[in-house]
Amino acid sequence: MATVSYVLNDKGNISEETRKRVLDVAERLGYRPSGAARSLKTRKTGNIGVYLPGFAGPVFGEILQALHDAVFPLGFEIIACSTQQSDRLLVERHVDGAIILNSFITDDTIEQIQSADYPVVVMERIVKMPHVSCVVADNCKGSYMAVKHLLDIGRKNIALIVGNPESHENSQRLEGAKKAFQEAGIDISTVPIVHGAFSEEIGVYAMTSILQSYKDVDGVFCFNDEMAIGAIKAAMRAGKSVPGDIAVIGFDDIYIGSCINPALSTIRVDKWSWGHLAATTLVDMINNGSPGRLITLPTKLIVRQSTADPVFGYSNNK
Amino acid sequence: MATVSYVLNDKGNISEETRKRVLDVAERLGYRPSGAARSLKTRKTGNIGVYLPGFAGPVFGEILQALHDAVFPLGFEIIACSTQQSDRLLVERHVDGAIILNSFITDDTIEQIQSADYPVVVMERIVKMPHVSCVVADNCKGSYMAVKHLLDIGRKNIALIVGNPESHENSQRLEGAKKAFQEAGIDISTVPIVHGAFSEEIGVYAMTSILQSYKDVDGVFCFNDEMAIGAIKAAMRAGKSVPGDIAVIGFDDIYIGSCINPALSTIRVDKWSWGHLAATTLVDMINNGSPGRLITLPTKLIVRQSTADPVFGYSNNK
DNA sequence: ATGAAAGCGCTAACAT
DNA sequence: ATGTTAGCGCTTTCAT
Repeated sequence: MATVSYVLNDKGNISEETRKRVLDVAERLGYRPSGAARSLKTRKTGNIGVYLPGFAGPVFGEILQALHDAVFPLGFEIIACSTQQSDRLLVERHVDGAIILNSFITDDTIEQIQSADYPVVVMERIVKMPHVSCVVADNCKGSYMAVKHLLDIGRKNIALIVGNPESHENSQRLEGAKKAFQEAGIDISTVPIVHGAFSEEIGVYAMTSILQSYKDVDGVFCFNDEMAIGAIKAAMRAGKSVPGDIAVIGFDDIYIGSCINPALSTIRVDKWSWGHLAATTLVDMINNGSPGRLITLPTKLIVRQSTADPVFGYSNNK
Repeated sequence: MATVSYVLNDKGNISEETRKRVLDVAERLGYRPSGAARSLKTRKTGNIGVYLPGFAGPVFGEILQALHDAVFPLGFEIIACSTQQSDRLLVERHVDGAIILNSFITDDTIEQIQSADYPVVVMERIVKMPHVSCVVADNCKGSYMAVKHLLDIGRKNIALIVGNPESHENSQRLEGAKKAFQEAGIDISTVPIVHGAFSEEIGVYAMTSILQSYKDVDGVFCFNDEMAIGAIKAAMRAGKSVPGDIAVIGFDDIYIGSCINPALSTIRVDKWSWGHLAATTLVDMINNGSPGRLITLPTKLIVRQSTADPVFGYSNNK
């Protein structure tokens, strides 16, 4: 028994002869070690769980890939789970640590599960608990830059299309936008704010309603790229030129935004860095018992055609 | 001990009083059941593993979502893993069954692991083993339709940009294309075939080389959409109009293909159906011990602007 | 260099 | 209705 275990794990002193014999028999019997039994005994799995609200969408794949690439050389594997209607997987702890990117998981649940040997990294909000680290984009600053950019290119009547109100990202982005308006001496109560949700469809609806209710709007900041893409489609269908009549800027920098026409200006959150930071932070907590900390990821303004200054920059082929 | 187990699993006869007491104490102690111990004992996990070559890319997210949605109402959860450099997760069997969408996993490995209580569904090739089902798109027929479509709109000099040669999908698509040329009385040896790999970048290179070496090519069939998008970009950068000078068609029907300009014609593989078929097949094997079977998923021609007949259809805004 | 034995946290058959 | 117990497949300490 023990000998077999040693052989299979390259441990202890085993004569070459028995080594061979064990390996042979294992092969012949088609032996496969049981992960469950091993991790029950060792209290380690070598796995890191990532808990998402779903798998679809333009962002998660990229982040998962970044997490995987960061974690694999460190001896861990990524296990991705969709956790909306059940958090069984998160609670049952088939992994050594958790990465959460999912507003469906409550602060309460996180508080319950986080512990010295089940450290957690949260990527989409800020929670303060001893064994939880937060690795979040600087949504406030990013949002500030987006509004400032619209003002800089001379837009006077800017509208906001905001996302799901209960999300932390949304409120941070709102705060940043407000700050930019304030600094420019614009009364926030005069800014049209259309409440939406983070999807392309909603972007279409929101822009349509803006075109109807606020005829003089010449710039729109959408709180994510998917809404922005919907907004551009709606504007063009309504016969407006982008950015000629209306400049549009998004947030996140999803790949598809660079492919559409006009290409979408946006606030970039670098998914590679985001994933790497989250991953290395978690592995550090797992391996060294490091306490939770807060890390903010910088954002960057990416100017493309959808906000190109009509005088100096590209113009839309309307 | 047993009583606690009964309470937590809603089993056996437990007095309301002890039920409460147990739940209370569990709460107070922050008790979380160990998935490892439970599945070691029950030999069930309630989880299904999906093994991908990576998380990035426009296709996997959609398929994972379809798998999840199909499987969740049946009492299972999806666990997604990237399995290129290690198949530890697949072998250690933290799940009740496996879904494989990954050419990095060899037939040998599949043969080793598949068994009555570790059934497998393969989605990207065909293997014949007792406990393995295959749910594959009809790549051959789809490919046939793509070439036939280019011929139908009057293209005389068609080139092929093919993908990774070792993949089963690629060889099936090649076969279908050859059949279409044959039927049209075109000698296959006269058809330019550019060998590539399934990525946008490669599509750019491949189209560039076609434009240099085969000046009279007026139609290109790319073996997936990502290459097709790259090909369109390359053609337009070279001053060609699509579809005016060169019609381009892809394969898979990824979302972004419908957003670009010109919108990409393609062969649709419905990810929802694909995922649902794979998922329900696997659950049937898990629950009922059903033997492996072969299921083929139909494909469908989607005509958009990139192959629109210049006479009757849309024309590109060149 | 190898074998014996305990125990990880749970479930389920059995006894009470 | 509740408690006792064996054992799932492994690792690791200890004895040989």
